[in-house]
Amino acid sequence: MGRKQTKSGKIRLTEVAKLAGVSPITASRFFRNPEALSLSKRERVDSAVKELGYVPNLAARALASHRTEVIGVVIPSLTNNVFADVLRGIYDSSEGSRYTIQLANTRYSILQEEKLLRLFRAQKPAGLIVTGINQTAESRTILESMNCPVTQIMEIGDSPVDMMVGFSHYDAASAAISHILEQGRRRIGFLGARMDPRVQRRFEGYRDAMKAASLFDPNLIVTTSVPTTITLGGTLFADLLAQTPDIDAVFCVNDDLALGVLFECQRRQISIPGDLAIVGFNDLEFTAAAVPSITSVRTNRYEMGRHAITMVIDAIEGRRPQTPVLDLGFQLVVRESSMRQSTVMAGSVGID
Amino acid sequence: MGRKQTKSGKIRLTEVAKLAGVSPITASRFFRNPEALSLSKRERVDSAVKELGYVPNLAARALASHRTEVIGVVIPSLTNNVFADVLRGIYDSSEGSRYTIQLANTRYSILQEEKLLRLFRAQKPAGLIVTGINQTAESRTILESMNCPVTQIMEIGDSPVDMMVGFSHYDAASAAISHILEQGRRRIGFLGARMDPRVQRRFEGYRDAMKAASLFDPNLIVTTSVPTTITLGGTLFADLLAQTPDIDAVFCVNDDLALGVLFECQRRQISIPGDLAIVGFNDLEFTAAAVPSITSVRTNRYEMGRHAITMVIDAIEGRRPQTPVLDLGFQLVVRESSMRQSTVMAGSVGID
DNA sequence: CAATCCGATGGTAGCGCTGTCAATAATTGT
DNA sequence: ACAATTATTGACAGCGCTACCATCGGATTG
Repeated sequence: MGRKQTKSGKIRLTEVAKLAGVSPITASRFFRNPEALSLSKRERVDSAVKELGYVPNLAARALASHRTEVIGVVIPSLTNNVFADVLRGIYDSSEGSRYTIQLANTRYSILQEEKLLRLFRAQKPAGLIVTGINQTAESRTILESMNCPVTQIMEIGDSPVDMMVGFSHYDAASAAISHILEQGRRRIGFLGARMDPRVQRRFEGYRDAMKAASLFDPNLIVTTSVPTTITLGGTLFADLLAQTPDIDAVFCVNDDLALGVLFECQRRQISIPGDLAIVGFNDLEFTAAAVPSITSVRTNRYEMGRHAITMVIDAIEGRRPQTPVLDLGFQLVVRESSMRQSTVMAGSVGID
Repeated sequence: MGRKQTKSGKIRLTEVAKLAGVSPITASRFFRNPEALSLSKRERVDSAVKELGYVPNLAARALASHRTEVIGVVIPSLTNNVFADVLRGIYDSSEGSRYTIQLANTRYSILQEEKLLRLFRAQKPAGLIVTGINQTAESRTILESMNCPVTQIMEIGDSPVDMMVGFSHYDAASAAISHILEQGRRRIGFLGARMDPRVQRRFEGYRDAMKAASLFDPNLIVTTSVPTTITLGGTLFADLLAQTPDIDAVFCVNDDLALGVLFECQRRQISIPGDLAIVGFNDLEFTAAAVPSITSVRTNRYEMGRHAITMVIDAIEGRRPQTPVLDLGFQLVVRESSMRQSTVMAGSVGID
């Protein structure tokens, strides 16, 4: 296969058709709609393609057909592990399909997002995956006018542009807080960084859960718009401790912050969970490995990517999902860092 | 800008040319080679483009010109932080250029890589970035026949396909071992997972450094082909400890393993660096935040991405680099986890 | 001042494929 | 058995752009 290609480098559909003894258009149909061909022609074209090592010219195809086989994916970050997992799901499930993923990074800027969507519109993608539900009005207009399937990922909400796959950050945070409250903690701090829309909603979940328990106190909250790092977790925790020394738990909007808090506690000889419960968010790998292991909220990121791309491809090909909004939920994974004080055996915490 | 576009959606170069009062080909030149136009025409076309909100049809351009503005990037993993950083560099530096990044994931399989390169060849990319120097013979042939700039990243070696940006994993590992030896350690274990070619070269650096010191001992080595996780670091370390209880240091081929070792030591009450020195690789963020902080080898991943894409774009546009191989080096970042026993003040290690 | 050159511009002819619709062959119903 | 229908197939035109070469002033030269 592919032998003759290197020889001349000029295998067009016409050549394939000639070898197969059919018209070019029939050969073309072999790729786009093979069922429309009779079995004999299909086989003839198939072997001609293989024999010549024919590779379609995508540019010509796009020009003639007025569509591309590109699916755009707009995410806010390339380095955030959360999106890496989603992307892996997207790429894994797009392989084997005819579609190509075109990645674009907004760096958490909705203006940048708008710009990228404008670029995508120019390319007439076959489908689009965008992160979140907080687009600018203009972005939304672009998305709606794009005339291709669009899936919003990472969260769910009313009024999807088209389809959605995600979960409720609000509920997830609420669940985490409920759990902490159940463990008998009362002064639950909130640590937040890079307060993007999804983190905002986690905050709201925290806030309402605390208010419902009549335990809300602004002094329990420390946030920053700075991007998350592990080190920052330690810093923010130090601030929180200075501001409100009597905290007995911390809810971190992500696991990196939580790990930073854990390390800071080790430095300060604060026993976890004896003195303080820690709960993170996302359930990254290290939460299970840490000593003590860290309670976190598992979000189904890989599956989110898989579903998102599958929904888009299905929609492109006319198979629209029954329900446009898919809630993948979350799971609270309870680990040592948030166990009830009495539950923890002496010796299971810290280096001890 | 872009007003009329939404109205009819049919702004072609011809329309722009008409409005500007020039021929279509002149308008075309405005994009590809603006210097060739007289100032007056250039301005006329420019304002016509803006007025009409003209957006070039990339498919038509590619079909007519026999080239694309796609730069392919082939990496082995999407979730590995190392590549996330490289990618960020690539994307950051490609923005603002006319080129589009096309990402492909080999999942550490050189056969998959070969397949992907074949796909890329069909697309006639403007340039290509591939990971490492261990391509199959067929892949190499494809790369060489591709007739576009190619940059190999992550490591350097003799006989680049075209250009290279990276560093010597062998030297980096050697430097790490030298450092550990200088700290007075003698029984230095080696922990390796996902033994990809670059990890292999780190192993060789370790092996030769140990042999040079007459300290090489196969019992010091534990490796697996399983992908790296933090948890795995703990497991491998447990194996190593069972196999060779008298180790006084561990060199881990990456930081995740190192963190896993650290956690495992916390569990087993092994004091770091008192009982054991730990050295990781890559200098991920958590190495500095951990307690104790973990010595690691910093690799300039973001810069690698930036340089790689810049070199490719420059080469596409005829500005070939003076030297095709760029060594970005590495820096050993010494932290608490590998300090000489006597150097460490009591109390600076572990939770204590 | 003719011969030459050069920079700026335009005309022509596709790039390789597919949409549309017509034409033909195979199948069915009554 | 013959019209009506349905599966297959093909002819034609053109998607929007650029490569290639021709053209045409005007500047340069001897």
